[in-house]
Order: sequence, then structure tokens, then C-alpha cells
Amino acid sequence: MTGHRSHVGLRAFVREEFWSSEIPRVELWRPFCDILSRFQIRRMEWKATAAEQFLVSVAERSQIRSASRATTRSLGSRFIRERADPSATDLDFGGGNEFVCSELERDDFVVELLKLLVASACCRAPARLQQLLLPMGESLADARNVDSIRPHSSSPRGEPCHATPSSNEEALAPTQISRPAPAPAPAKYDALEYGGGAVAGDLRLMMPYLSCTSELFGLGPECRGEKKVQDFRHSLRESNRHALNGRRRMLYSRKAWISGFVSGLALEWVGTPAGGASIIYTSIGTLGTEEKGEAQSIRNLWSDLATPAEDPVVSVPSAHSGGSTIRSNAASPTECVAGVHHGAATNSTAQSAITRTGTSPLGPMHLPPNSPSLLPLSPHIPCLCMAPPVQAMTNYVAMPFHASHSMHGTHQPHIPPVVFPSMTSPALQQRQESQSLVQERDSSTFENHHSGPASRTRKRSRNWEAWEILLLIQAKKAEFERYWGHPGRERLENSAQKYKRIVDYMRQHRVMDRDATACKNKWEALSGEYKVIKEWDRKPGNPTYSSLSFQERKQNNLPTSFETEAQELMDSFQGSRQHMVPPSVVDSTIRHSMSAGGTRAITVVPPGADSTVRHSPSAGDGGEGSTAEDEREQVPPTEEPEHIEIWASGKRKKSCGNVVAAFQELSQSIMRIEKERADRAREANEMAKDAHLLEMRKFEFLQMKMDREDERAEKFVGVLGSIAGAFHKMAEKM
DNA sequence: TCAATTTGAATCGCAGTAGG
DNA sequence: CCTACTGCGATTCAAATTGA
Repeated sequence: MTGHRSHVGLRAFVREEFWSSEIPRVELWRPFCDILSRFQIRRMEWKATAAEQFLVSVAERSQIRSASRATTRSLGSRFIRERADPSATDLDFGGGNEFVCSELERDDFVVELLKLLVASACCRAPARLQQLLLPMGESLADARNVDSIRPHSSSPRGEPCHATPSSNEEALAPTQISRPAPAPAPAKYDALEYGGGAVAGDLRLMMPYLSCTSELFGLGPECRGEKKVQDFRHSLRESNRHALNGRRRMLYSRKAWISGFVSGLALEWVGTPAGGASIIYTSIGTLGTEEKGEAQSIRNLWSDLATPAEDPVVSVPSAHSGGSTIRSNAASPTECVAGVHHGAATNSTAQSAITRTGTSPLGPMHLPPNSPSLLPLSPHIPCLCMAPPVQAMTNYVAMPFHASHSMHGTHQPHIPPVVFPSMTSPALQQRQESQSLVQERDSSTFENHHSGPASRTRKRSRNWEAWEILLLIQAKKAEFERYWGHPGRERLENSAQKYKRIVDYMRQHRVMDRDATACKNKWEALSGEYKVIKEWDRKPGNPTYSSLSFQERKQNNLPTSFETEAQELMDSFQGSRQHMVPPSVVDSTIRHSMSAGGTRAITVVPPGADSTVRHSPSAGDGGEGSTAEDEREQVPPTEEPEHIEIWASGKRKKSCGNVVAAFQELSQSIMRIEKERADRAREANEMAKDAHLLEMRKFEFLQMKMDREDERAEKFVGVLGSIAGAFHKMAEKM
């Protein structure tokens, strides 16, 4: 059976049966279990979120027009699209994702999707999808040079599978996929399954693990959100409660804070006899039955690792994402805890793993090169992972979970092996520098964001917290004051340079993950909201914005949550913009108005300069060759009203003196008011920071409390065990 | 720069399922 | 029957994008 024939059969099936039938959504994502069982995948839950991410990535890689949106919106827009493009059809894969493509594209997409699903070996196959795979089996098998996928049933070899209803279970006989010698199973080590959010295992062991991986993946508690932290606390309490009953607890994390960075992968926490520890990504989650001693040793290992001296970041070149970030909390190479930062890439990123060669009791856990999981993919679809085959490395080695092979075996991109040198090597420093350069480049300009096609997939940044907003306003205010204070070169700077400084300001205050684009977007949103609020407040009869309730704000189309502190802070320079004109501007304004009135110009003399009143040459009063233009250029800014002197004569001189005096008085009062507002805003900012710290301490305190409860529970279990032992002895004696 | 639109992400309620 | 957990749809918010 050729691949073409199989595709024809598949297309026929797709057209006639698969998409036309009313299949429960879950059936689409319950699939592949039999196939995965051949891969010794015990259980893999593919949550809708992970599925969406996967499908989106597939669609993007397939260059198929895709539309991903919430289902509620998609229902309406589907109607519009269908009217606009009758040939467009929707594929609903559940989870609120739809893919819009032509019929031909759709079939190709389905074919490629199925290949990828098998290649990723990380989702379960329902009978229908498995049935879809049958006609593809031989072509796939030929392509990847593994055992064929064929049904147990008596179907003729190579016969395309047409629209056979799934009600006939016999027609859905399990496929035969034999796997080459599997990697040694980690029999006695606690394992975790992160199948798109599924977590299994003893949470007492997972606690450090989760903290570790969250840190590794750059997801601190602040990234998970309070609700998620609450969920996790609840889960932990539940786990402890069940642990007291002596039962192992299977826990599934409902929320997607795990699935966001790991989908379809199993992660294992492996302690080594040598005292090292590694997190190893494998394709298969095997839930070992850890002994208590081992559990304790792993916990001890974690406690050793919990206080790293450094947090080095190693940049790993990648052909797809432009660089994955490997973060290690290890204080030394012998204490390596490593993971893959999920960055911009999708679930494919987490397919390489790091382990320390030589010390792991399990040895390198890479899959054999001809493993079925190394399924070749279509040439026009980039493979999930471009990592090279495992090679002997110096200290650390990246283990590819899915290797890259072309569908036809001809395209083999050369990717240099990923080597993780020792933490102090020059190569590491070089990578760190390059990484920082990349980060710098990414954050330094937001024009990049609008330039390339890759920029269209900018990841949504986390929500702005109140204190971050205040900080941004502070940064903008500083930029504003700097701008008006230096009318020369700085005024010629473009917007990107300004926002570069704002980003620097944010980073100085420990806001590291806001780039120029994010700052610009947020500032534009803030300024728009501020303007709306000010317009509302200006209208006579309107109650003040701050006095409105949430509902009232919504009814009046006002921003619902614009902090008073932020408002006051913006008042300090935005609200008074029309009134608080900086000296240099007033200077030029007055000069312009007075010269327009036929009088001599007003010159602002800087503090260190010659304060002698000079005449403009145009006035013919002995100006010493200094022209008005020269003066304008020579006049640096001054914020000291007492240095302002007037060069004028006659009645106008007195008039100008009055104007300047009035301006001095006005500017002083404005500056005083502004200073008071700034002080208030600063206090508010400090309070927000304090609140943040307080929350963090509260969280830490709760964690300590739970740890203590855990210890007490263990002691209690120990006492119960002693009592039971005593009873047992008594029973024996009796 | 601003307004409008699109889209990602979080959250909640509901119904179904499994196990005690 | 109760509890815990799930997927799914609906809803909302806000970041990102687009176009003037």
C-alpha cells in the first residue's frame, strides 16, 4: 500500500464519516491508548489546553490557515466566515479550538496531524483515530523503518480503511506496534506524569518537585496566580490527608499551570546514589512504588538542592525557537537539576532532557534511534524537536525525546550537538552572554514585534499587577521629566529608545519580564483609560470616578479598575501637562510671544553661565555678536526660577517682569503640588510592594505550616505503627 | 497616538463518571 | 448518596494587534 493510497482512503473516511458524524468531543482525544500502550505509556491524559496548544502549533507548522478562539466567539465568527468563504470549513477538535481550512488542506492537515500525534506519542487514541491510522500504517512504517502498523483483523493488507462505523468493535482491533528494546524503566523511583496537567504521585514528594519544575520553567508563584496556588495548597492538603490513610494518592491538577509548559511528557525525579539528582524527561510515566527510605532520601536530596548558591542560565541553541533556556538550580555539576524552559515554542520544546551521564543509576534514558517515537514527519512540517541523537558529552548531555527525521529520509538538518559544559566554563559564560544579548535585543525594541511573521505569535504576557502599573507610570514620569528637562539631543530620540529606558527602569525595580512592547502597550492602555476617566470627571454633574461602584463604572463604559494611586500618579504629570509647562517650554513660549509683539527676547540664563543681561543683536544693543538663534541653542534648561533674568527695556520690561514673577509663583506652586502628589504616589507604591511581600511571606508561612503538619502526621503514623507492632507482638504471644 | 478589534488566558457552572 | 474529579461551554478580562 502506498502512502498515496492510504491518504486517499483516509480522505474518503474523513469526508464521509469522520467529520460528518456526531462524535463526542472527548472521543477525539481519548485516542491512541492502544498505540501508546505499545510504547509502554501507562496513562496519558491530554487536557484540552495542551491539545489546543498542540493543534495550534501543528496548524502553524503546516501553514494551514488556522483560527483559534474561544468557542463562544467562534460560533459567531464561524457564521461570518462561512458566508464570506463558503469553501471554508471548520474542524472542531474540542477544547474550543477550530481550524479553518479548505477541504483539501483539511485532509492534509488531518494526515499530518495524525502523524504528529503518533510521533509525539503523547496522547491516547480513540478507536476512530486508531482506525484512521490503519491505512496509514504501512506508509508510515516504511517511512520510519519500524514495524508496521496493521490491524489484527483479517483486513487485507494495505486495504484502505473506509468509513467503518466505530460501533463494530471488532473492526477496531488493536494495532501491532512493536517497539525496539525500550529504555530501562525506572522501576523504583517516584515518577510524575505531567500529561498536559495530570499529576500523579505522592505530593509530599512532588512538593519539591513542583517547586523545582516551576522554578525551572520560570513559573514562580507569582506566575501561577493566586487561585492556582490555592488549588495547589488544597491539593497538597488533600494528598496529606489521604497519605495519613496509608493510601497512595493520585492527584490531577485541574488547572493548566502545568500543562502550559509540559504536555504529553512524563517527568521523573531521580535521585542518584552518588548524591546527585536529576530530572529526566522520558516518554513514559512509570509510577514506581517508592520505599519510604527512598522517599526520604529523595527528600533529603531536595533539601540539599534547595539552597543553590547560584542560578545559572545556560542557553541552548535550537533550530526552531531560536534558543531554549536551560535553567539549573544546581550549585555544582554534581547536583544537577535541570529542565527546559518552555519559551516561545510549544510543547515540542520539552522534548530534550538533561541528565548527568555516568552518575544516574538508570543510565542515559534516551530512546533508541529507531524507536517508533522517532517518527519521520512530512518535510514541510518541522519536526517537534530538532535535537540530535545522544552523544557522549563532557558533563551533561541533552537527551532527545523525539529526533528529527525527514519523511523521505533525505532531509537531515545538521544541528550541532547540545553540550552543557561545566557551570564555570568559558563556553557557559559565552552562552550566558549570548543569551543576555538575545534577551536584550528582544526587549530593546518593539519594532521587531511588528516586523517579521514570527512576531505575530507573541505570547501574551501575564497581567499587570497594581504595583507594576505604578512602577510603569513612575518610569514614564521620569522619562517625561527627562524629556522636558533636556530639550536637545534627547528630544530627538525615537519611541523605542524611550521605552528602552523605561524597560531599564522597570528592571532596576526587579520587573524583569516586561519588554518594551509590553510597556508600550500597557502605557497606551493606561493613558487611554486615564483620558476617559478625566473626561468623565470633567463633565459637570458626574460623580467622581473614584466614587463609582464597579457596576456603575461598567454601565458608563469606564475602566473598572483604575487604581486611585495610579490616577494620582498620572495626575502628577499627565493631568497637569497643560498647566505645568516646564521652564524651557515656557521660556520659548514667552520669548516667542514677546518677539511676536516686537520686543526683545527673554533669555533664560543657566545657573553657571554669565548672568549678564544681553541684548539681541537684532535689537542693535551691543549683543557681542551673539545671535538669537545662538542663544536659543546655547540655552540649556534651567529649573531654577531665580536664575531667570529678563532682557528688556521700557514698559515692556516691567510687564515681562510681572509675567515672569507670576510664572515663578505659579511654577513653584505647581512643583510643590506635584511633589506632594509624587510623595503620595511613592507611598502608595511602597504600600503595594509591602503588600506583595506580605503575601509572599504569608504563602511561605502556610507552606511551613503544612510542612509541620506533615511532620506531625508522620510521627502520628509512626506511633500508630508502633502500637500496631505492639498489638502484633501481643497477638503472637497470645 | 488612539480606538476598535482580535485573541489568549482565567474562571465558573454544569453534567458525567468513578469510587467509597 | 456523597465526594472528588473531569471535560466542556460560557463568560469575562486584558494583552496584542490593526488601522486610521
